[in-house]
Amino acid sequence: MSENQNIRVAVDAIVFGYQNNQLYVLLIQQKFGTEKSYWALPGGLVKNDESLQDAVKRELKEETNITVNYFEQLFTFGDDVFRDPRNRVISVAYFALVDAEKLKVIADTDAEKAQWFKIDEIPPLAFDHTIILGKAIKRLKAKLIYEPIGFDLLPKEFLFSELENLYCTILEKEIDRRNFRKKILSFEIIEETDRFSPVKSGRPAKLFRFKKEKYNALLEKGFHFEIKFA
Amino acid sequence: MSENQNIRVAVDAIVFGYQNNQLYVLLIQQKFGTEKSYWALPGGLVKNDESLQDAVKRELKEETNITVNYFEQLFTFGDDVFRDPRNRVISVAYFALVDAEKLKVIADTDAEKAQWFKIDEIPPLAFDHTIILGKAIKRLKAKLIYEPIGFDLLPKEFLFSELENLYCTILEKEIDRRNFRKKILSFEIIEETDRFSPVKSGRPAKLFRFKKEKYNALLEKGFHFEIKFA
DNA sequence: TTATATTTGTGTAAATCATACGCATTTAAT
DNA sequence: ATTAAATGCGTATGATTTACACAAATATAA
Repeated sequence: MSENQNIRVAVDAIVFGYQNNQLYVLLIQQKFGTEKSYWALPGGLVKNDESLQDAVKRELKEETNITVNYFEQLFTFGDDVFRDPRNRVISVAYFALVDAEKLKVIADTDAEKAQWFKIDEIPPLAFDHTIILGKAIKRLKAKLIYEPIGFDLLPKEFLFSELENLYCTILEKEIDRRNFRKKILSFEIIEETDRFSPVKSGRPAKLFRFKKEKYNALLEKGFHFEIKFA
Repeated sequence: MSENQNIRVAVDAIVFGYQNNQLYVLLIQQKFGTEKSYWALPGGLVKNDESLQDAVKRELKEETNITVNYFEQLFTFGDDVFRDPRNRVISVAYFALVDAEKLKVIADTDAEKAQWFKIDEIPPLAFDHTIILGKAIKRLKAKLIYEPIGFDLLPKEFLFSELENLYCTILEKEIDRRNFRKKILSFEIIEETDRFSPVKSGRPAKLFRFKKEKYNALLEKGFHFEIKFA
């Protein structure tokens, strides 16, 4: 009985990027099978001797040539027995973040195969990938308020206004700029650099850097990151 | 290449129960294989035409004859390729809660096969089940403070002191009884019944009931349950 | 070179929420 | 009747969050 189990194990990645007040998701064009011509999340079958994590990283490398800043397991989709019309396939979905740097690379070099899509311009997706993406967006929104993952979507050095806009954009909320800055600074997990950003107009802004070490140290002591909104 | 994937898919359940200021976990005795004589989480291989959820429910039914109050996917364990020494097996773990009612049933009827263990008296477990259990406990603690899942560990009608002790016990923290009561009541998601509990000594206490409907309605409006501690 | 537009950077008062803490009430047991 | 044990309620203090306005630094246009 256990010998004739016939279920495939796949991994899929939901990779978010952020640039110019826009959230993006990385998709690939399906090449074969019944879902051809649909766009899909990058992913594929796990190899026998490969960890789940390695599988996602490999697929991302193969299909999109990208490495990510942040990475965690999202959910395993396997309740719909026919989610893949060919075979029973369960998929372990991973949630990942990259910064704008990597966002450009793909768009320029490999546009046929992999492409970034604005989050509000997602085409119909293969399989149950629209549901998976929905769950990932929910996770992103939730996580943004209780873990400092926003920094993984930004360049190493960023403006306060960029951080602020990231929160506004992704959470679709208004923030009081002054209270936001005060709150973030109170955590003491970002530091000023001595550099300024090239701006189009207005007063030049300081560049900041996320102090990951400091954050990890605080975590040990029971620190809890949280951004609340009105 | 995809045709020779040889990975089994299993589900495991971490079922928590609570009684007399004690958190319990449901374990079964391994009967076969290399891990015989170890206790293990209830679970087993998924059938080809069965959803993951149905698989856990079936295994729970078969192995422990229990139905749960609360149920959610916890995590999928598949990074250790040799977590099961026999074959490559990935396991989708589910987190579940039952009330004291069900806790008694098993203990009385089927003690050889399935048994409740106090959380601080867990024997060595088969496979990587100690790790899985650890993750489940972490989830339980986290979830208790931002979702009203404590009620799923209590009888339908419960005393305030029981709720309070549940929080103290599981989170291993002191709570100010008066502030706790005030906070919970302010949510307006529990209601007094007209019944009192049989107590050993002291002033008789009102029985309360969790208003799940009300809670769901509030959720829609953006309500956020949260219990903070000093 | 002056005025204007644009964006950054800061401070304070009011309101809300969390915390700390004490005492009266109701029962059972002596 | 007194004591022990547990429930049920209220208030003052401190901490946090919210709301809100104006000065500073630059680029551009007049």
